[in-house]
Amino acid sequence: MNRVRVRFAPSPTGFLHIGGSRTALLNWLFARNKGGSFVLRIEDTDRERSTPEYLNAIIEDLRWLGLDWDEGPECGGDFGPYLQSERSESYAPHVEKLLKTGDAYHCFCSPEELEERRSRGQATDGGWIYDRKCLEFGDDERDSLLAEGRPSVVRFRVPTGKTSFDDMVLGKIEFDNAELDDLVIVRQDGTPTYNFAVVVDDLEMAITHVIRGADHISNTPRQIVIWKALGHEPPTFGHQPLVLAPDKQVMSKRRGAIAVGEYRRRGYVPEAVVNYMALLGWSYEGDQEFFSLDELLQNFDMGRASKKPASFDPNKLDWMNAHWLKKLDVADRTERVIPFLQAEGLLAETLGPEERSHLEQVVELLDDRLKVLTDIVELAGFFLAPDVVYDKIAVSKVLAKPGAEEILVGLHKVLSECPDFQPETLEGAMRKFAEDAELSLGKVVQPLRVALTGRTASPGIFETLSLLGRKVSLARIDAARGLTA
RNA sequence: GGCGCCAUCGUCUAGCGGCUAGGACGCCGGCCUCUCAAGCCGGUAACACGGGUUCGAUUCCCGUUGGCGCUACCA
Repeated sequence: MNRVRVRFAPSPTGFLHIGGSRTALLNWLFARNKGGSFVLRIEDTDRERSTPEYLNAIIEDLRWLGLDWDEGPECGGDFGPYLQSERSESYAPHVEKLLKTGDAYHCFCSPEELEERRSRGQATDGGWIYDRKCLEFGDDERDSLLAEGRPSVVRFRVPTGKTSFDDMVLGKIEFDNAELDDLVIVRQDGTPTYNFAVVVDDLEMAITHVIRGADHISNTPRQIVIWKALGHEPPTFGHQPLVLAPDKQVMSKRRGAIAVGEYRRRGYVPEAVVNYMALLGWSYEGDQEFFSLDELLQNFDMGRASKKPASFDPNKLDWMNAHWLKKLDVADRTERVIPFLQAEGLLAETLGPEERSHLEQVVELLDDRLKVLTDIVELAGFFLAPDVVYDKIAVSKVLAKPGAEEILVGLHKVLSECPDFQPETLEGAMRKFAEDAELSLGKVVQPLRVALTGRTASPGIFETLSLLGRKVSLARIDAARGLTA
């Protein structure tokens, strides 16, 4: 049995979105699980649309997800180059071979002629495949046309019969070759087309398993016939159902597809994104839903992959992200939250040990209230900014109510007189205050909460008070008195 | 139009001839409680349709419908 070699072959004509990264993940899992190699090949033959920016973004996103590859454009390998645009010389010998065996032929039909025959064909009986007009030419005729410089393409001559393959996820799939066009494998400008380049690249890179999106199912028989004409057994194919956007539309660059990098910027952690993608179209025996990359590696089994296109559910991703955030220890969570606070100017570019430890206390107090890392800005702003931003509704619902003023005045006194500012001490003092005033604790707490945080929701009030400290707390109570009725 | 793939709660799914059709997200209600989260408990909600096969179909076969993909000198 040959050593497993798989590849992820994106074209740098856009950002990596959930669908593409899921394909990458599946390939990675398969390779790692089998102890094989994972190759990153960049299909950048579409010079018009490919850009180095997209290439860099794709590499960055894959790394962020935690996927690594053994061979690729930036790290090299024994089967390079890994940029398809640099492999141009490897296609010609194969074309020659096919031309010699008669499995390919020159076609002089112009795009305009073809277009005309195609539309006429479609008008009469729906479909149209190339009519093999140029197959009629004798050798001499063809050579003279070539000699006089008539523009031509090379077409692959699809054999008769049926082509079938055993798909790793879909099972047996069969096509009648009569449905297949004599596809162009070399363009007028001499460059290879996708279906041909893929075969040659996969062949030369010794790829054993092709795991890709279901949008390639119809390409598979075309590629298989080329593999065979080239004298090789095709690799094993596995087609993953497409990922649909929440509205059931296919994820695409213009319709709802969010780049992986965008998830990073929105405060999702890679653990959650990976876990969610794995669950999209795959399930584990039993009810386990949480998987680290390593656990996926141990348990992933292509046989349990769903055949049905899955639609992406942002709610579940949020839930999953919150879960992974909860699992992180405080130091780690703090670390990840820092860039988001810095971006908002709530934190200096460099942190001293004291600032860091203060931030850790804030993060610890916030506990599991973060759904995405960016929530930190809203939730911790009042701890980090000098001034409180008062929420209008909170003020009108709580501070502007009768009695609020008296409570704040009373609390100011109680807090001034507390022997220390530990949560337990504060709780005792405030409970006593409430009791004496014949008020429920809640009635007392809410005005204080709004005074301190500007909002009606926050972590526990005693811990918040304690972390804010006496000086700040009292100052904020004073400031809030200006907002009471 | 042709060819191909697919079809269980709104969504992700378990199921591989006999189940009160299970779980998860969301949603609703409750508990907890100083608020908000979290947590716990409970509820809501599905086998697309029609034929077969079978003692018995969500499950197997065929058809219909629907969704999606491909149908380029794009990848």
